[in-house]
Amino acid sequence: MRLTAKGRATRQRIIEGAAAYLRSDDPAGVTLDDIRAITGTSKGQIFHYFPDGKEELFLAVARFEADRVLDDQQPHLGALTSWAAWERWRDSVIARYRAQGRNCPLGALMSQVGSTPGANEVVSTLLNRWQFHVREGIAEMQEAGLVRASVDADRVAAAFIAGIQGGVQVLRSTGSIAHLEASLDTLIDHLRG
Amino acid sequence: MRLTAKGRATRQRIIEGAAAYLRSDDPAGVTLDDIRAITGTSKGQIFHYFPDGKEELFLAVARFEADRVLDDQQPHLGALTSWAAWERWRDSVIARYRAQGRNCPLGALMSQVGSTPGANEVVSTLLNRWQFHVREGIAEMQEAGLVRASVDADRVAAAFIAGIQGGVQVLRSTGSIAHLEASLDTLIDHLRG
DNA sequence: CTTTTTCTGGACCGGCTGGTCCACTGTGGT
DNA sequence: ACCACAGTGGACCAGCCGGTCCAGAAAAAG
Repeated sequence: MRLTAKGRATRQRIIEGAAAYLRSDDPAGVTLDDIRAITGTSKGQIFHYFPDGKEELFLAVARFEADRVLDDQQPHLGALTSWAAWERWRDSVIARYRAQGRNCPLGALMSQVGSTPGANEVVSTLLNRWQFHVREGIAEMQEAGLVRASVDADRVAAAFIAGIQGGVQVLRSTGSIAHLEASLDTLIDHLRG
Repeated sequence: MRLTAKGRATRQRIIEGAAAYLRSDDPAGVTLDDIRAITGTSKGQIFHYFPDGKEELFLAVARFEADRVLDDQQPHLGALTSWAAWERWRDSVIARYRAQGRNCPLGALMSQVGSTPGANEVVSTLLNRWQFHVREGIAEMQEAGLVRASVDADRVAAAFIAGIQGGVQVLRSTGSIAHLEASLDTLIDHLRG
């Protein structure tokens, strides 16, 4: 599919409009017609830019949102080289999800598109990159002698990822951010030894 | 609504049949007609026993499954009074979710019924009871002098809940149970100090 | 045995939603 | 000027799915 500048702009408008919609409103039943209305486009355009329809569009939105998740944690996530940096990262994660509240765009997408290979791939990629940064941070702290060498960096990084995911899920269900905080704080405590 | 013995049996058959279906098959798009077919009932019966339709039925199934989640961890979860007991509990959780694999009945229900008050209440109740047992376990370990008193039992219990939830979610997305294991092991390590 | 209530089966409906189709318009290249 | 193709709009369709309704069987009540 060849795209002109105008075409690329429209395609992007659809993705970002859909993402904005998911971030603001109840995402339980997102329909193509909702997105069409919000982005000021037509059915023809949606299927022109996303020939495979709903799934292709939603996966594009999911990838867009997945990038945002990591971007929102930068520059902290990329430089976990001191306890202060870890605290700043912690705060940025809490702040991000507190602002997001109960609406989780990625979660909404995933429950819509189900567990297709494409969806799993988006989530896996995000979690892998996320965990990679945390693991790097732990390893650097160990090299600097700030974290004991007996800590299994990969395992604890996995625990961070799981704790964050679970904390966000609890936030979505109960509206309380306490679990996310507890998870991050406990694991950082664990690193401090 | 008055129920005879036969009626109660049918109602239960619907709930348990639906639960079994969610446990085995891809639960992305569960429809009332699926449940009707599997349980060998008719539309009339479903709406007879669950007048509010889909949501009422699905919440009943969710409550049923939520009870199972805790039951499957007993008797270990109720008596976390030694390190051996904690390990047994850990193993039972891992075993349960390894057996369950990618199909998470409760998760499927929740993504179907959305974030209605009823659904949130079911999840909140489950998580609260779960966390209560873990907190009690930590407190007992502290009283026995096996865990240092400086540990905030409630906070670490919350971290356990978040870690488990996140681990299960990663399992659903990637099929790997590593995150669940990492989370439990890291937090138990943390308790060991 | 009659009456009343519960239980069961399934035909039917209305609306929603993803997806198709086609006509029309813009636009860039030659 | 022309042409080919990208972009746009929206009417239309088919299937699905939650939900309604009613008629008849079974069983409790009297």
